[in-house]
Amino acid sequence: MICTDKNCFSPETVRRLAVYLQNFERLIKNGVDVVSSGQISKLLNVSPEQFRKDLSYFGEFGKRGVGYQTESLVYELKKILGLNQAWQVALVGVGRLGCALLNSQDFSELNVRITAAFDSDKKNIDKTVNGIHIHDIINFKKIIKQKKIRICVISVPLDHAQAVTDLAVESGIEAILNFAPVILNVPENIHVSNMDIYCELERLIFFLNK
Amino acid sequence: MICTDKNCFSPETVRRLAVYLQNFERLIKNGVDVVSSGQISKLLNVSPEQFRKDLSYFGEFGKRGVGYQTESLVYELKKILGLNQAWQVALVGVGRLGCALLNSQDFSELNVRITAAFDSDKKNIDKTVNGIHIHDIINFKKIIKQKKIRICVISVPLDHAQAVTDLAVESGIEAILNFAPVILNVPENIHVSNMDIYCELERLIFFLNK
DNA sequence: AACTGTGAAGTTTTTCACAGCC
DNA sequence: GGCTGTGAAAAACTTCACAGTT
Repeated sequence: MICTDKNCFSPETVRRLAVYLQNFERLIKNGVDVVSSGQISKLLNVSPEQFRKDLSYFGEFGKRGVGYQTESLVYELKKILGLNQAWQVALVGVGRLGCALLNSQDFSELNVRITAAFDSDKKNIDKTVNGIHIHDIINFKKIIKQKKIRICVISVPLDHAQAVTDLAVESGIEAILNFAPVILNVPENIHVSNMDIYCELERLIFFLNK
Repeated sequence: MICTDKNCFSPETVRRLAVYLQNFERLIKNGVDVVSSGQISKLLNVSPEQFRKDLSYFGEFGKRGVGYQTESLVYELKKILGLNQAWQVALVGVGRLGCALLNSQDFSELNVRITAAFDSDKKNIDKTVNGIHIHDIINFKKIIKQKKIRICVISVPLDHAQAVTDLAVESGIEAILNFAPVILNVPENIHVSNMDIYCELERLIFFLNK
């Protein structure tokens, strides 16, 4: 549970807010000006009450009898999520997955961007992927401090994930997006999000089995 | 909430079971024979009661006064998750991410494996990645039926994700792991799991902002 | 003594239902 | 009439606390 001065809300609310933002941005691109919570509900598989309540923790953004204006809701969602400023992200491990992540970046979208990559393999160091320079991991702390980066993506092999995490924490990183299939050991003030493909597949298989 | 004939449990329980399995397999590799819920708790950031209760929905796997035998728990977890049989997975979209996923497969682990890949780009079709043949997407339905594949990974660009999903559903696919940043529209008997890197990063940023 | 398994209690999250506004 | 915002009720999920086993 997350509490501000005014309200308490579920961590799931935050996850959904990011989905709302993404989809409202697309609605704008598709020329949609106004949507109701009922329409959103069908689009995103979230109940209309859930959508309204998620937003209500942060203010009153809709118009009764009308719905939500897409443009202004995107503005508000960005403000809520902290995306009205630019965020730099570091990435460690420029293997196939790391490379795919570096290349997935769309430079028209400026809010969140991987701006520094690191590897330990001489073959990769000082190369450039999608305009991003790959540094020697030895210089991690120095560059993180210099660029004041607070978020790090870890896409190294399993065996190195904890060592990289320790280095990241020591360097002042506060949030980690981890692709290695392991639960990282971190101090409790550090936020970790795990993306584990095989766990997700296994979860799906469980549901197929009944 | 998921109910069997005996019990009802949270969908989160299933997600955690996959994490337990992964970590118990590593414990075995490290030569650990027996662990208590308290030790697991420290390792995985799950309360000991949570761990015990998650397992209790499926049987009694521990020994009072002792703990859990790693070997036998792995066996039980595989049985619970349905991993005591082989599962074939299809993948659509052999771009950088798709390629990384195909290459990430460890052939010593046999339970879940991507055995068919699909693309629409002539450049990729009939090539082989990590021993997996890339088929023309035109033959998707035929091959899925032939191989009796029930699970599909979608790693195509945003604009094609819904069309691929429709094709998958029409072909009899029952579970989808989706990497495209969009909520897919599917019939309600189809299971979808979304892995959205930018949503996760935005979630982390929210927490950094307070 | 140490640790599991589990009803019951407590907490969190979602849904309901309706007042309030366009 | 249609849709939002929100307390109150319901449902879901986690933790407690302790009986039971080795």
